[in-house]
Amino acid sequence: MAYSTREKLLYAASSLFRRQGYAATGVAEILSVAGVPKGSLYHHFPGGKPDLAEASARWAAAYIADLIDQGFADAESFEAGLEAVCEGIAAIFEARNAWDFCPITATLLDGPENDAFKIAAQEVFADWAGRAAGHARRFGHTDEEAARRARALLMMLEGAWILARAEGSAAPIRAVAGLLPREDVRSSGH
Amino acid sequence: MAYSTREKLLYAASSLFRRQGYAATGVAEILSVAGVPKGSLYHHFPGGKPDLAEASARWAAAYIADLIDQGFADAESFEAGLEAVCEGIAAIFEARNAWDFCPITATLLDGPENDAFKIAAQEVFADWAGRAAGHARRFGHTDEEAARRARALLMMLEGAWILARAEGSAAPIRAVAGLLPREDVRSSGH
Amino acid sequence: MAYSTREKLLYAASSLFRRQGYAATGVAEILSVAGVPKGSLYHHFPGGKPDLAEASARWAAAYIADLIDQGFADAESFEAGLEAVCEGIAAIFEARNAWDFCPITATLLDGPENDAFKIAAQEVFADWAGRAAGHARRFGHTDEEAARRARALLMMLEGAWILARAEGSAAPIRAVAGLLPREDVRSSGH
Amino acid sequence: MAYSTREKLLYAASSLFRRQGYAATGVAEILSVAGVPKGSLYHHFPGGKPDLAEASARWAAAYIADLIDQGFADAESFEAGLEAVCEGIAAIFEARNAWDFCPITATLLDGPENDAFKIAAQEVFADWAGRAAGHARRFGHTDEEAARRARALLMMLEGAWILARAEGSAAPIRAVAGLLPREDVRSSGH
DNA sequence: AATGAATGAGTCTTCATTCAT
DNA sequence: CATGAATGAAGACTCATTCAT
Repeated sequence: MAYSTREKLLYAASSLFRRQGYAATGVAEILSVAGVPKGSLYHHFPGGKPDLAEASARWAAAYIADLIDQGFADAESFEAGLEAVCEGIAAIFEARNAWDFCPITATLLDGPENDAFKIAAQEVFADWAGRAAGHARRFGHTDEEAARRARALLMMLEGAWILARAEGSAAPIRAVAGLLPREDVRSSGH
Repeated sequence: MAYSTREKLLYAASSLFRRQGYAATGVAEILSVAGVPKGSLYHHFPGGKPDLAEASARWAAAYIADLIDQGFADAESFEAGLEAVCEGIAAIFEARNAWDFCPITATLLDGPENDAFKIAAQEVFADWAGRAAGHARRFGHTDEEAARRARALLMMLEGAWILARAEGSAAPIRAVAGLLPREDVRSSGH
Repeated sequence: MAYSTREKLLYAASSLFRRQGYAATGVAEILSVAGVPKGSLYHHFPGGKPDLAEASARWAAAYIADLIDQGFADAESFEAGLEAVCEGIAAIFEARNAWDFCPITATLLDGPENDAFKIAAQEVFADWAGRAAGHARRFGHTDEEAARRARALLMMLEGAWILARAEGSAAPIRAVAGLLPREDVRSSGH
Repeated sequence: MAYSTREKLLYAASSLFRRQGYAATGVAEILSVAGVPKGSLYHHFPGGKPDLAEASARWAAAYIADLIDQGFADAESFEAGLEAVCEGIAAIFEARNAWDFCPITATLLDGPENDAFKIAAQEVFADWAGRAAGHARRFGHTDEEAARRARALLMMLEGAWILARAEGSAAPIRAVAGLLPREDVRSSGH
């Protein structure tokens, strides 16, 4: 299976940034892991390292977004969806032997104080929360409740990602669903 | 008021690391902010940058620990303590014009994959959670409940810190108490 | 005549190391003598100073090897060859105004206690001795005698190089042939 | 047994210089091996590193001088003395697990191009050769022969020291006596 | 579209020495 | 006599990027 130069770059950057953060990851290291020659980077990403970083973060973010949708898709309740999503993230966390940061934290927040990065980070977080809220509404929550639950999920998930890195274990991520407040859907009236 | 060379270094490092992360912060920058000549760093912190970083992280962590204790000290309930602690962290977050990381995230988790760093991070998180759990027990929670609530607080707080940085606002931190599950203390005996 | 960047580096390094030794010679000094910008060194010699040092030592060693072969090539006896070789080394010693070390001593033995350096030094010394022994056999010496005379030459030559540096004169090198034991070739058959 | 600060410094410097050379050995390293505080060095050796280096080289040179005298003292012939001296040097070479340079080569010749160093090196070499020549005369050699044999010994010994370091073995030093020319004392007439 | 040589400001750290105590 | 804090120039090396091919 042949990956394009662009994809090899994206994949290498994404995994390296997640593990070491933006600042600690050198362009040379990315190139070497990707097996791509020096000059190619600036052909595919004219903006250089920040350009590649933003692209790789959005690329990884889309992966998480799918994971959220799939987790809730087959769930019988919002709570069950929550557990499925956490399990999915815990699984990818464990798949690599490195205790990674969330790709947004590692790339966009760790990088230079850059408007493009800040905007991208906000867009991704809003996208994730928006999807979760959509699923909450689907399970009968009001708009307000849905937004609130999505916000709590995002917040606790990000915190769990930090603790998971600190503890070298996916356990904090698996614990997220159980630590979130349980708010029953008002069965009546809607 | 005369600060010692060591204190000047600790203060400058702590604030720079929190703002930019470990890797993006150069030793030269720390020295320049601290107003301390190059060679002095290695006199006081023979281990160099990592040595200074760990010391500065523990120094900042002790500050947060005090903040936790003080927040709960005057509170009339665990929930009220929760709010006070979040308000305290939100306030220091806003005091500077920079949207900082949690000092542990920025310094110990962003730094080199180092055993000393990993251990220090775990110790600090355990210390914070231990204090919160102690206060929860004081308000009548069982050991198990206390540990659970402390864990939820730590996790949500760390996530809020990430979101606060992303959004450039302390609002996520202030929202923590409200997003945490409310577990009433079982009135004595059963 | 245009020298390549790599050749300029090799030449400058070789002459500086010989004069000052490995440790006392800074990379910046080599760069400045070579007239080459800082980053180029690491492009051509990814291993940095040790990499350049080994290459420059082998480069200088090849020069000496030629000198040995040429000295013996036109000689009418092993003794005459000996004198020619010493004269050749004395001449290059005098050509520069600096009292140089043998390039192997200055670079490989003075450098960090490194396996690669140790191996390179042994290889070069073995190569030199091997050539001298080859010429000795050509002049009728048995294998054993040839090896012995080559060994004595190498040893005395290295010692002379040390004394020449100490005394600031090529005289010790010129004296080598005369101080070596004279072993006549047994006229054929016995 | 309590060594004075000065002796501790001399001993540590001597052994470190011999192993690593003058330039590669830092003052801090010497201080740490000697177990002596920072400022003490400049009390005992006001000239700093070069001052200490020269003193340590002369100190080590005196040790070798004794070794030469003792080697020849009990010998029954000049050749036997030669062997004893080489054996003595080979033994101290092997006593440490490091393949050392001759102290003069390592300290005085490897150091900065300094008049004091150059003079000291010449004095030490002259002293060693003078002692060997004295013993040669004692065994019946003429002044000229004695000087010549002493010179050959010094030269080959220095060369052997280089080869011993390169090969990581004292064998070259032990081989010296056997590789030197044998010149019989004219029994008749003088 | 792809390449690798070139660049010099930047990285962290060590250097030998001085000085006030 | 002894000490350890202070100093800034210098150490080797990496950085992200440009450019000619």
